[in-house]
Parts: sequence; C-alpha cells; structure tokens
Amino acid sequence: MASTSQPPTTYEGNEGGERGHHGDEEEQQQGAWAEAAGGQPLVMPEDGYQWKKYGQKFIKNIQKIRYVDGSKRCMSICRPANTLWKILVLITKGARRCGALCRSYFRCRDKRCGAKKKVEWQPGDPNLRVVYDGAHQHGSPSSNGGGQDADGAANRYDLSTQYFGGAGAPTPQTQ
DNA sequence: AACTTTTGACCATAG
DNA sequence: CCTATGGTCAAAAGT
Repeated sequence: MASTSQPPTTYEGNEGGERGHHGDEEEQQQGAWAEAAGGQPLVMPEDGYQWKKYGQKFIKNIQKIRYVDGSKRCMSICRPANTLWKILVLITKGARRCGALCRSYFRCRDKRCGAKKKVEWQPGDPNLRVVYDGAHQHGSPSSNGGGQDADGAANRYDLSTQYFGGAGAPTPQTQ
C-alpha cells in the first residue's frame, strides 16, 4: 500500500472551484446532475497542479451489462479480466452511460512526484469527489510566479463528456 | 511531430 | 476456489 505516511484526503469541490467540506455523500439529486449535465459540464477542479489521466473506470449500475465470452470488453464497463462474462447488453461505448459511477485516475505530471489523484463522481452528485493520494514534491503549483505553466490544452478533462459519451442519449434511469 | 487524452486489457488483491 | 473490484500499463486516436 502507500508507503507514504499520509492518509488519503477526500475533498469535495464544485466545478466552480470552491472547496468546502459539506458532508453530503449519499445525496442523490437528479435535478442537480441534470443541470450540470445540460447546463454546465463537469470539469476537474484545478488544484494548481498538473495531472495526467492514466485510467478510468465505471462502477455501479454495471449489472445491467452482461458479457459474452469472445465479445469486446472495455474497462469502462466492467473488468472481466480472467473471468469470462456473458455480454447480453453490451453497448460498447454506450455502455459507459450504463455506469452510474465513474472513477478517473490521475497521476502527477512529474515522475519524481508520487502524488496521485482519484476523481469519482455520481449521477446524482454535481460535485466530484477527489481523493488525493500521496503528496507533491515540487513545492508550489502554478499558483507561484516562478514556474507557472500556461496550460491551455492541459487539464481539459471533460468528465461530463465521458459520462455521456456525447451520444446525447437520455438517462434511462427513473430513480 | 509531439504531447495529451481515451479505451482496452491485465494484473493484483479481497471477499 | 471462484468471482468481483480496484488499480495500472500499453496502445491508439485526436488535437
């Protein structure tokens, strides 16, 4: 496990950038999610550091998808690695929408830095749950006037795009 | 051409 | 022992 003596920090930040500990966790607000999806796309809360996405996973609500030995498996759907599942309702890319819970894995751009970040968001939560693992070793982020980074193309992770896939398909969930 | 991002597949661990 | 989930790496595509 993490050799660092630093426990994982869980932050709940809004797309706006305001960081505050509210304490809401099991709150399912479809209205809020719909708003964020139809109005404001979910974006990664800038922490001032640069992160590189190295993985993504969809969890929960995956029971709707089944696997067929021989079919294509995507990590976005499930993880039938060694297990041969049966795909009855495999929507390839569309399956992504099946996942009610999405988890993205980010790693610090600096290899020297062992800082990792995990972003998890739910369909009923407009805010993202960011879990920080480890700590940075390069001092200050872009907030400093020394090594500021003009990251224009970087940090453009469209969480909403991943969840919706851009297919524009409606959310088949009445819950 | 380079870098970044995205998706797929594999591995490891836990229950 | 088998199954499921979590996590990571690699390759490909896009900009």
